Amino acid sequence: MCILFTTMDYTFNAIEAKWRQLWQERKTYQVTEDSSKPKFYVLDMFPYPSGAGLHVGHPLGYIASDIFARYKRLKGFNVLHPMGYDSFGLPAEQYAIQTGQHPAITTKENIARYREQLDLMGFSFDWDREVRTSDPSYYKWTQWIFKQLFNAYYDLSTNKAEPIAKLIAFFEKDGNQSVNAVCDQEEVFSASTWASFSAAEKEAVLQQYRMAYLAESWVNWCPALGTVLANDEIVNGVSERGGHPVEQKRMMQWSMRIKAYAERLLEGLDRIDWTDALKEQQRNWIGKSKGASVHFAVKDTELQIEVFTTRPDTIFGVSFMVLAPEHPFVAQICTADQQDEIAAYQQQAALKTERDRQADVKNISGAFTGAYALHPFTGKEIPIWIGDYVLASYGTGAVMAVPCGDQRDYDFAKHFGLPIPAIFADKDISEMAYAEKDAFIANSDFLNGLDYKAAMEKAIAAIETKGIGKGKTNYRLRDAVFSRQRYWGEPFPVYYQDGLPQLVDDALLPVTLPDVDAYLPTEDGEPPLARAAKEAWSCQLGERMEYNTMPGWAGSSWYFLRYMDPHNQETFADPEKLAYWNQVDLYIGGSEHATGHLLYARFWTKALYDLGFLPFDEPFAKLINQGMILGKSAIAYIGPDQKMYSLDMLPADKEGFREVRILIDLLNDDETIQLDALKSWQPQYAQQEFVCNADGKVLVKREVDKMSKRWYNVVTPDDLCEKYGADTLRMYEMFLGPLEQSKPWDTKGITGVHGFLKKYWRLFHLNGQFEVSDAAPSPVALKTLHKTIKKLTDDLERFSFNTGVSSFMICVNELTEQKCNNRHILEQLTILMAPYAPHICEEIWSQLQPSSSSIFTATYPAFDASFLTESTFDYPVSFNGKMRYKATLELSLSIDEVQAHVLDKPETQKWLEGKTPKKVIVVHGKIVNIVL
RNA sequence: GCGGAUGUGGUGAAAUUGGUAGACACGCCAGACUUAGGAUCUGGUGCCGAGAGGUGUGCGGGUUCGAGUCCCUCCAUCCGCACCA
Repeated sequence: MCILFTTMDYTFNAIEAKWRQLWQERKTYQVTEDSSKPKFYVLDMFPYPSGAGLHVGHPLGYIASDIFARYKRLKGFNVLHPMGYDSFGLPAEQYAIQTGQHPAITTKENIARYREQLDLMGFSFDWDREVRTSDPSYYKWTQWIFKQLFNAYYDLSTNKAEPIAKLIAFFEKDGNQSVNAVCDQEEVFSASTWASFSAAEKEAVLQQYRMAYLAESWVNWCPALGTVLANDEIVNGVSERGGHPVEQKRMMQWSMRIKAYAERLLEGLDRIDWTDALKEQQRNWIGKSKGASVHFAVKDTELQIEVFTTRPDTIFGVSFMVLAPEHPFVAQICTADQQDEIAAYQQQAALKTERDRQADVKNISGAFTGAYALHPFTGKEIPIWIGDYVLASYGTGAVMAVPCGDQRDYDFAKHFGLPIPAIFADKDISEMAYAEKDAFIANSDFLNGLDYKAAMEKAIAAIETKGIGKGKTNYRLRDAVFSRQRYWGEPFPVYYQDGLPQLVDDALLPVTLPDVDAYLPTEDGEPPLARAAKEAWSCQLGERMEYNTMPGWAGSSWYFLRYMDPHNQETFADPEKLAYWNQVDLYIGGSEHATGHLLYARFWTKALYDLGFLPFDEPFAKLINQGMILGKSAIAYIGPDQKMYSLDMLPADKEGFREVRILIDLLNDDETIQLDALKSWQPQYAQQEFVCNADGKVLVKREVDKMSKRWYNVVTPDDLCEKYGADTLRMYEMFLGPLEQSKPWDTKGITGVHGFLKKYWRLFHLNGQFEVSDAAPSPVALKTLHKTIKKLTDDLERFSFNTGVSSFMICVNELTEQKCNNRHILEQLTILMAPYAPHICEEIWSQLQPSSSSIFTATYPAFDASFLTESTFDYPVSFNGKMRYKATLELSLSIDEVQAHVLDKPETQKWLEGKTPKKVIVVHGKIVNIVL
């Protein structure tokens, strides 16, 4: 067969390959600082290069940001639009554990695959600025930032991070009495005491102040992975990766004092353009609550139990106390006869993860310590219990229980038969607690008759006067544990001398990741790096190097800064370049990072700002969350007889049937299974028997899931680029719906967008070859063009990419109808469309303007409203709000004239049915409504 | 339980400040050109109804000349957090 190519054909494969190469050769997207242009920084959340490659969901945000970056470039901005890889992480390490292959090799291969796929899509990244978090030239500066944080403390009088040297100077002069800083403990010492401290004692004190510090903390320890997991890495009580059990363990860990920034992280949200939903998520995560800390004396001891309460106004309603099972006082206060019960309960609680403990609301459990606290105002004895609904890591790990005002306390009291004193006037607490704040206080001595606000104030004042506590603001946010017992992460720039942590000198950075013989922890539970031979380290100082590595979020907390100056050997980024590129103007990425990456990056930015390394304290001025693209899984049914049933052959009672997911590539267009393909897909189906429907087919059910290899519902961009071209795929992904919305992927509709591009192509090839007219454009074509310019620009400015695509379709439909091949019109349209479909537009442009090197050097079309002016308007005429007919009237008519004309129309007479209108509403240029 | 989001044709969706509901596509139906093309073009397509017309944006109320849009109650789905004191 002979295939004839003419210039008529839209040969997208050839066109796209050609321009990919030319862009690369010409470095079309390379960008440098240029003070003559306004800058614009468009950032994507860089991907973790997993072995599975990209599916169609991944590029969604990248396409949107690429369109916006190209648009801004055409608008005359100097646009920074970089890409890189978040290349440290557990999957590569898990793979290494299984296969022995070095994670660096796996990572390199995965990156190559990602790059291939990204290149296919025609993104305008400046690849000369690529960063990889696992590259020593990058993590050198991650280590350097860690050093700055280690050498900093948070000063509450200046309300910022300050060099630790300043703190030491204070200590040497006055001790810590006049220091107002965020710290763990408040042991007061004088200058002379400080001077008398040993090096170890001094360091122990400083650790309580450092922004990056070493401290014992409760962690989720996963024995199988040999590592500590963050709360959000645990799902249903087992590790997210691997599904291993997790237990609570106290360990020496590096932490980041993010709590010091709680207030500023809240305040900063008011200055950035993020969605309210996302800001709300961060606010909830930070969890600011005002209340009081109160000390309860333990009877017959010197001990004072400190609690934090948001409801000091309910202090007379306290009828018992609950400590976390891990609370340090438990062992001391527990009476002899309760010891066995308490010990048993503690053991039981230790097996549960924090999440388990919080998730299980139904089962109320606890144990009595046998000890009593004394009520600070009434002196009454209050039994002290332990219960796993109280968490050691939140607040003080102890609560004063007010069962009448808190449902959890109420349930606990009911379950164990503890008293429930009523302290709210006229509120029924026989069935449940009364947690509203609109009741008047009763049975509460000096608080009687007061409302919530007055009682709060008076209670706090009384607590402070009595010296048993003070008003306090508490945050749910916890300091972030910063070490991992893993191999594939940044080594710390830390060694130990006399058991004390010391920083590695800048000249020796980076401390590179040493090779090890295996990627598992050592037999005695040391992290994998403990396996490294001394010579394997790039430097070897003190008694030993730090064996922990940094968590995944270390590298991603500052990568947007490195893009500004990725090759700098002297500093993490040149101050002038930081000042030029400044904040990220537009950041697009998934909302799953709301309380992780996006919070940590803000934290590091603020710390670096405080220490004078950055000219801004919020990294991302505007942020958009793209929705997730979901997959449509194919579900088949296996009966008790082990046969696979067609969906329409299932009995009403599906007893004994099980669902299996089938690779969606094995489906025909009519949602039936290609039976032979299924048999050769997986061995368990090789002999599969079927119960077919009347057409002899096996129909499947489609269900929407997350797009993932494990559901066999992945669609990759590669095949679609091959079949329809990248421009089609880019436009189709945008056409799918609003960027922020989650939506299921359905490849079927892609032909509509592909057909549109062909139709656009035909505008230039009406007579079998490229041909445009240089005549003056017609008014009707100008109207179509300027309508499109207006709509497109408005749509882009509000990130409505889907309606943008349909505007192009409308425009091309109209121009086709007008048989328009006017050069001016088509040139302007091509520039408009170039951000969405860069390859085809670049190709057309090269024919329109052969001397131009790229369409992206062109100027964005200017909108001229004069082409859209109309002299008449089709007024929709409504009766009682129902549109009945349209009246074409001159726009020059006044409201009264419009009313007169409309009332005069025979259609109006028909709908009036002889009645007189009660009222006529005329909105000029909009609508006429006649009220009967 | 708390917080957030969403609910519009067979499907994805549009309607930016309260002003013609369903743009633009997919799919489907008819037809043209043709006779193997998964091509292109034309027309139709919310639902009920022969039609006139009625009806219609999760349910039920309300405000308004006018409500997908604003307010209240409820329902459903999804996401996040989760005994946060």
